[in-house]
Amino acid sequence: MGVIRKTKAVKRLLSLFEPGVSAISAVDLVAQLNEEMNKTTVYRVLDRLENDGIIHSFMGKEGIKWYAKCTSCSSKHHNDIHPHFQCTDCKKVTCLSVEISIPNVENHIIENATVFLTGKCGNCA
Amino acid sequence: MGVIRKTKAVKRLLSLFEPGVSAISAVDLVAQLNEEMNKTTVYRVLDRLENDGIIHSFMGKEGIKWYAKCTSCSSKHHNDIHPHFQCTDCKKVTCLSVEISIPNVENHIIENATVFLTGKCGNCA
DNA sequence: TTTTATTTGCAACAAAGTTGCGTTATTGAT
DNA sequence: ATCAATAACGCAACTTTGTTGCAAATAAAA
Repeated sequence: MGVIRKTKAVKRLLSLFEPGVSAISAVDLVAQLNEEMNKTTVYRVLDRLENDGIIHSFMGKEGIKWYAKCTSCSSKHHNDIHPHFQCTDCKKVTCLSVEISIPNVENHIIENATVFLTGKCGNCA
Repeated sequence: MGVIRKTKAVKRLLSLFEPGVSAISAVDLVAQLNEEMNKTTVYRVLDRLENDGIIHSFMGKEGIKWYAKCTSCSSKHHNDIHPHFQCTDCKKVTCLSVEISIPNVENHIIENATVFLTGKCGNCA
């Protein structure tokens, strides 16, 4: 952790995660940075940032990958088990800072949980 | 609901969901039925079965679609909000018959929840 | 049986993401 | 500061998952 090189591409990518709490899809990032860098670079930088615990990823409903900034993850542990929410109107995706209780299931060792919620956000409701 | 035509393809697809409680990925189904029917047909039959509430689908970690048999869904309502579980060893995916409590989030109307758990199943633990 | 509506196969396409490889930066040791 | 070693980047080609258009085959309705 902390071993990642802060290249121009890395800084640029990180700058896009600053303004809000919204998650951004990989597709979106590639499109947004289309004129600045190659899509391969975008995907590789995202990989590195995730491995280093700076951002985390999850799958959206339509099978595309979303990224958001981590609040308390290291390269060893992504302990950011919070739900993600997508508004069915404006399509915006956010991390919810809510505790979720992982059920105890007999005969299973649960190591990770992904919770994806959909509905209407404050703006669209 | 119940308006679906039980064609040969439909019957064949459904037969694959019979034996157990496991979910099957679309990719798997296409591969398994490769010699019997076209992949387009597989995808279209799955769509119809899902619209008719006979099976339900969800996205796996790697962005591929999984299907499983519904227990109590109609074409109007997929009220099968149960978690899905994937074993990180044997890769098998199952529906868990466990109630999950969807958290109440301020300023959000939550309409749907997808919970995907990973870990070790009974056989692999 | 004839007509009409659905389903299927095929080929081509599309979107998301990955890989190989040669080139360009960066780092770190001298 | 220089130079070798390492890591990052760009490009093109590829892979995987899934979709679309259209003509042929099936099944249902009249």
